Amino acid sequence: MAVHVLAVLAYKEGDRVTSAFLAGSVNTNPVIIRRLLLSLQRARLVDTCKGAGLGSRLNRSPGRINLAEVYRAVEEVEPFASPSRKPNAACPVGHCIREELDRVFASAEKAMEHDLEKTSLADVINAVKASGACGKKRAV
Amino acid sequence: MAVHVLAVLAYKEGDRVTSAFLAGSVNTNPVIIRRLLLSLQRARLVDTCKGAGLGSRLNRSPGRINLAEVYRAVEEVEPFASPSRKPNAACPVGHCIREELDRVFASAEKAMEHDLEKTSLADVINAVKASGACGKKRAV
DNA sequence: GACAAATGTAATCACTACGGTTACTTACTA
DNA sequence: TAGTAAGTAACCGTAGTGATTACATTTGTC
Repeated sequence: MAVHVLAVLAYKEGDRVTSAFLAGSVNTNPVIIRRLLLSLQRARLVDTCKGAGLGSRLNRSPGRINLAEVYRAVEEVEPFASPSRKPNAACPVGHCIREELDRVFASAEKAMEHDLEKTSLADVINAVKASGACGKKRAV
Repeated sequence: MAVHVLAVLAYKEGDRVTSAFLAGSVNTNPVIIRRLLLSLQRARLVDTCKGAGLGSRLNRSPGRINLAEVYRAVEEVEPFASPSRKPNAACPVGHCIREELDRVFASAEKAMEHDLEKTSLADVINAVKASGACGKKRAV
């Protein structure tokens, strides 16, 4: 959803866009979009202003925003879930497996982010435009 | 949790272990373990038998089981969530961004799995044993 | 064959996360 | 000053998941 919002902002090339408009494209509620924009603001990816005729726009060119940044801006929970209860400390395996798995999972997440870094917002926009142009579905 | 269970089985080196014992190490309920074991059975990672004195054991040596296999055996939902509602098809961005993101996310997940492949269950066991031996906490 | 042990499985509950919705406040432009 | 748009709080519904209980089923041992 975050990528979708940023893609629309990129598509509008610097024009300010309201949360209501973005909500229309994502097909959700403006409040959802505003909550999402707060995270993107914290990451300095977008610039948002209150007031009549205003709204949000990208803070950088789409070519200088990659999807790993978007992921880090939005995703605050770890992709690998650990059980809520602590393992049995009396078990030789249980009492120290957590820290080892944390290491392995951090590495895996980093590998994933490194792959996401290869794709910029501009790449996404280009793919979208190409897909629209090659006639899979005729854009309005 | 799946890795924890498999690590205990590896630690027991071929002996059959009951779901009750595994639940004790993970600090959860035997039923949770049994449901997890069903997934691991489907992936041919463990071999489980009903009956007095039986239980589960690894189907392969720990060195021949990597964490990517465990991940695929257990995780059936995509790590990247897509919004429940379809995007607005009338929007030039919305009507085709999904398929492009599916491509990017599939690549990122693959990169993550590729990193997980580098770690085997034997690696986890060795780290656990080393951590226990170096005296951070004295095992029982 | 009877009994005990262990898994398979269904039903239910609680907790959490997240999107959705409404309503109200705050800030900015015209 | 009026209108527009974001900020934000409160609440609801849904989905996922671990936890728990209960029961059927299978298997090994005496």
